[in-house]
Amino acid sequence: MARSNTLQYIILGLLTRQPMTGYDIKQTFDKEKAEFWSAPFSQIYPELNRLLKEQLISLVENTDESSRKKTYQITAKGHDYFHDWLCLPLAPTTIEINNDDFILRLHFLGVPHKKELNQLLELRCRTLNVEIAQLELELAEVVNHPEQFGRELIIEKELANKKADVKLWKKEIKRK
Amino acid sequence: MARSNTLQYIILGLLTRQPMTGYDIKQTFDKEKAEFWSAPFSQIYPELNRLLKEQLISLVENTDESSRKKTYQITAKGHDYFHDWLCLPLAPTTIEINNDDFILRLHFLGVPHKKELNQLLELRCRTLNVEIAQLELELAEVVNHPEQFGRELIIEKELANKKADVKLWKKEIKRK
DNA sequence: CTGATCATGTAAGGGGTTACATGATTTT
DNA sequence: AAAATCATGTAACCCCTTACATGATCAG
Repeated sequence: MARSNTLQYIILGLLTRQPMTGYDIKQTFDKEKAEFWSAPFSQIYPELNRLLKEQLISLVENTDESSRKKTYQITAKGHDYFHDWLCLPLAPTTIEINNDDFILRLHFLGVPHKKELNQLLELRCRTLNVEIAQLELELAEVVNHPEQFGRELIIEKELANKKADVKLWKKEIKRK
Repeated sequence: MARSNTLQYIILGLLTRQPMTGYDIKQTFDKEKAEFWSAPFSQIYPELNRLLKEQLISLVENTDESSRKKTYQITAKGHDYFHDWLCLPLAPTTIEINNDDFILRLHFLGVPHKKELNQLLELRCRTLNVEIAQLELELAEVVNHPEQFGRELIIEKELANKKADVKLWKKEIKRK
């Protein structure tokens, strides 16, 4: 995964949908995990406290006084911060986007963002095509080098995956 | 990448082929990178010194006294250690192997290990089929939940990739 | 009343990244 | 002579994982 505290964006992204507790967030991770990410409590709770201090989220005043539950909601500042990050790859200067950054954003670009979604998919296709061309060259170099047979299989796998991705995203772009 | 010092295995794997310096190792990473991994000098050099202390590698006596170059070779102990790790997933108790562990081993299982290679590919196919079945279930759950549209696309991508992998590995297994 | 689940954290340690530091050798 | 490349490291920092710690609530 990318190296710039992705957890904060995931948390903010979840909180754009509804207020949640740290426990809720962890459960969402466990339920929808596998394909993307996960995080233990020991990462989630400190991150929530940090986001609170940064005023990107705030505590929901609890009607139930007795409960120790801490329900968080995203602030206006948090909304802006999240949206800026989400649409960052769509800036005119961006020429490539890696798989992790792509997947992370894809997760939050749903139906209401069809235009941005298509832009993101097109950007990803451009990156993939560059990578495919590069891998074809590497494959040509490696063929008939039996000592690099394992690497050859990996390159073939990467090629198959990236080609499948391009096909899928092109299909999705065409869909109205 | 997996969490148990993969760098050591990559270094040992490279040294099974020929003695190398830390600088050579870094160059190999940069040249053959992209598909797999990379590591900066600040990780490579300390790791080489650790492996040396563990006697998994040793310094090649340099004929050229003036050079500060340190060329390393793998020891018998290092060979055993590497081979044990390489074939670990093929132990009868193993029921699954994740993509990172798989790719890492695939890289070092070349032509001389056709039998182990096929075992590894079959193991990976079993894991992939389990994951595919799981993703089909998740996809069925998510379809018609427009608020999870991004996640639906991710699941479709994962499915396409895993299916392409199974197809590729099955083809490779059949090859004599 | 006992165990499962809810609920929130701290501490220690590993591994990876970026920046910093130094000097020799080779190429232009 | 300057620039690029060869060559080996240390230090600080961040992220992530595992283990530990605590207590409330709910179901059987």
